[in-house]
Amino acid sequence: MSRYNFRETEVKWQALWESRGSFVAANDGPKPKYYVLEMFPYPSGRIHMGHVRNYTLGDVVARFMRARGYDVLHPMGWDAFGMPAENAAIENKVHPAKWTYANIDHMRTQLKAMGLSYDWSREFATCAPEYYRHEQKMFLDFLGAGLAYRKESWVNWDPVDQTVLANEQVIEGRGWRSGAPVERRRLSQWFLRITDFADDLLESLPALERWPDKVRTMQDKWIGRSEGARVFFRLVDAPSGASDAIEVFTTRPDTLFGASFVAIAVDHPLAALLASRDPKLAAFIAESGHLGTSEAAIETAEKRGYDTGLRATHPFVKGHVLPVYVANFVLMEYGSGAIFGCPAHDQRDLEFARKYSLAVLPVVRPKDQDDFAIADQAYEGDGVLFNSEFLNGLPVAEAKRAAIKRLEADRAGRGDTVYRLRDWGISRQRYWGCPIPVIHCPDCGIVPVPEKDLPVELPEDVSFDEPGNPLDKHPTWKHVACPTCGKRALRETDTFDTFFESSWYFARFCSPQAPQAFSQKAIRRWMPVDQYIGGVEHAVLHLLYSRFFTRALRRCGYEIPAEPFSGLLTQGMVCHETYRDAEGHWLFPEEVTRTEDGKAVTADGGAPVTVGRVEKMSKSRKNVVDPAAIIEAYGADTARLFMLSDSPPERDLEWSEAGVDGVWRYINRLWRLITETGIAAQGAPDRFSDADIALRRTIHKTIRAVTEDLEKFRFNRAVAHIRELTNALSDFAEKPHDAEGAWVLREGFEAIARLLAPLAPHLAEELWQRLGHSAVLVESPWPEADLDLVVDDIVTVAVQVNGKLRGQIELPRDAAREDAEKAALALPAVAKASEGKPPRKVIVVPNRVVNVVV
RNA sequence: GCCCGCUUGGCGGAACUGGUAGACGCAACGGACUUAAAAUCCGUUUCCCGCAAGGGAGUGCUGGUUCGAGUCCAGCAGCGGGCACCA
Repeated sequence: MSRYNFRETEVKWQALWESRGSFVAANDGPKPKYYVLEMFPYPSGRIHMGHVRNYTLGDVVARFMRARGYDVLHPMGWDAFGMPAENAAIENKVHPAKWTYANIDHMRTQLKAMGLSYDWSREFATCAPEYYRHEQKMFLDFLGAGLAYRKESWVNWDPVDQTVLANEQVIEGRGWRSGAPVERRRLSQWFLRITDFADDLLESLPALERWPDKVRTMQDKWIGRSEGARVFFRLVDAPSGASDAIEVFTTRPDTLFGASFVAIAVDHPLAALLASRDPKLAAFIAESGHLGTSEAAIETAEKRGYDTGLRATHPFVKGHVLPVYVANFVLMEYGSGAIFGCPAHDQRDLEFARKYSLAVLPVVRPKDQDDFAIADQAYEGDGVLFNSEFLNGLPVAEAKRAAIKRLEADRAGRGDTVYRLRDWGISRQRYWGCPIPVIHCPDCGIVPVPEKDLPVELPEDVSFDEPGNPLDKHPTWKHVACPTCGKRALRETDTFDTFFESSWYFARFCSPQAPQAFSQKAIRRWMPVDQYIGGVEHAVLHLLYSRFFTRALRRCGYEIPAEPFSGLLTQGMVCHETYRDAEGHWLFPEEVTRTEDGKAVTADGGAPVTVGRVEKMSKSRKNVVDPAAIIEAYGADTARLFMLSDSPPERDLEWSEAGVDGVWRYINRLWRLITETGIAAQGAPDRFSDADIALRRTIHKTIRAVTEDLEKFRFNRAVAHIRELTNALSDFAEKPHDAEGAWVLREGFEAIARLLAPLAPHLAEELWQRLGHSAVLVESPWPEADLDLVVDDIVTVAVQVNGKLRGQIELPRDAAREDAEKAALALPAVAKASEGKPPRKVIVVPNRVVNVVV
């Protein structure tokens, strides 16, 4: 029995595609363009199953669109800066660049073995000076436009590794690598003014129609716009050195008459000032500072306040003064770091008021409810104002407007909008990143590196022997002359956050060799990305940064669309069962085997194994399967087809050995069917038997169905449809058939090869060639379904009595209602189910159903 | 706590805009071939009653709309995700 030889076949076609330049994107030409992009990988060393899934999905789209007549841009590159390279340098004494480029070489080989249709001539790595020089220029442009600035701020500081960590790199309060508790430190850092674009980023979201709602909602929430008012509470006896009023942000200016206290954050400037004269307050602040920032700590933290003794005057009520507290639940980072408390209409304020015996005055009551009082639940809903002088009788929304109007008239406040979004801190105390191109001069201050001196390249001779930033410890690199005055000055030794590189790489792919960041012609030709594919974990980070970056670049005069990605597909994770031995240590799947009765045991000793949940493949849980081993054992097409088969792309996929075996068996079944059914090419027959026509209908219906499935990224259904057709062809081939039948069979085989081309491209090419074609399938157009064959002449119509299925009838397509009704009523099953009662009504849905109502 | 999504056989999943639920596959079981095994092929497989013909129930739960509901509406439960002392 012959077997499909994927080893020879896959390399053969890969070599042929490459030699023909089949995937090189045409920068001009009459065809419409289509830019499909998968999130490029960090070169960690080897590709993992998540990559295989991601790149398979993208490749199907690329190959399908190419067959449908588009000029497709489908590039691949490397997100090559990042901490793992430095960690490798520390652990293995290998230079980050060497480690990174070796990984790239290995991963490129792995990707090529998958038969992915990339235009490799556009490949680049972001750690190359030819790449990062352009983002240094962009940074200088941002600086010039006021979009980049330096400020002191709180950061996560790892005291062992001596570096700032990103929020994602802090796990349960500890550095992900060192395990040391992370400290908060105030450091001077570079920021990008993403908040400048908060409104645009938010308001453009609804127009991203081909983005998942989930991602748009996440960005919406992340930006977190709140509309309300700033209110000034004047201090009765402002201490010297303090401003004479506390500025408060509120979304409920309508409830101002219910205010009973003002609270400021522990790190509010006024709190610091007061603490310098009040040791008890200082102690309170110090104690509050020790509260963790973890979720659990916040959840259980008691809401506590310290009465400063200061009093603030109510903006509307003359002579009414409110106590000023320092409170541990007020955030300095949000709004103005101060609130007013309205206990009747805010649950947290209510709890605070009860604790410190403050007044609870309701000012909003539900409509038509006169006897309204607050017990232990604040009323946060809509209603009508009372106890509120000029606001009395107004509904909440109107009262808000009226309150703001009065505040503005009295110069006691103004309408305002605040955002949850913070400016993007981009400084990292790391070596393996893009140097920030500025120089600190003792006389001139911060001086941008002149453009002619770009790129600022990383020095190669660095030591990782001691912790800290190797750039800062380098003997000479940072010592330079000030470009302005020529005096001794210091280079910035921080590097960019690696999200900087990935915020514009999609644009660089359009013209990767351009002397400037990108050529306008290439941008006009290819941008925006028509279909972007990647993991949902970037829903906010990378996808928001990129949307910001294009906008910032436009403000600096670059020509690029504001929205970089017009379509987005977020793929699910690749998961696997987890295993532990008796001691609770994780085991790799290959260390586990099943006994005959299905029990999991260790492969070497037969010791019992606990099978855990199906979880995302991760090294720490060892529930990983190496794609290289799968491709070696089954070939790329099997791996690809498995990735596409069972689960829809956006859902999680459980990797199973049995499923892979199933795909491999299918490939061989198909291989034998087509190569062992001897059918020579011949002219089309004039007439067909009924069986022939039935098969032809199946063939053309499949072509149409698969086309629709691929258009809508329903790859699992496309595979199912192709397998159904395979089964139909197999059944037909087993029965005796004449020359006409052989012709139809051949038509079916060709359809399978062509439909399979985007999914399992090597197998498809080989089958196509075996069917006698010399043209390369990858350069052939997509098959068209014969519409006459897609529509049935005879349809099966369901017959129901009172909505219950009682039988079926065969009718000519689009038969008259009366005929359908007559045929349905003639069924014995209908008479039986009606129990002799005459029909009260008959509903006929043409070509679908007849429902007899009795 | 708030917001969003999901819930269909033993499992992954199909089911067009409300119209024959369970396509396709995995697993399991039975059989053929074989000295045997692997591979391959054929068959069964939502559950219940029945030898069968056939009948009944069934898409998380409770109701509703409709000739007809997996699909629409209301309420509830469970699971997953996002955000979280956000004023």
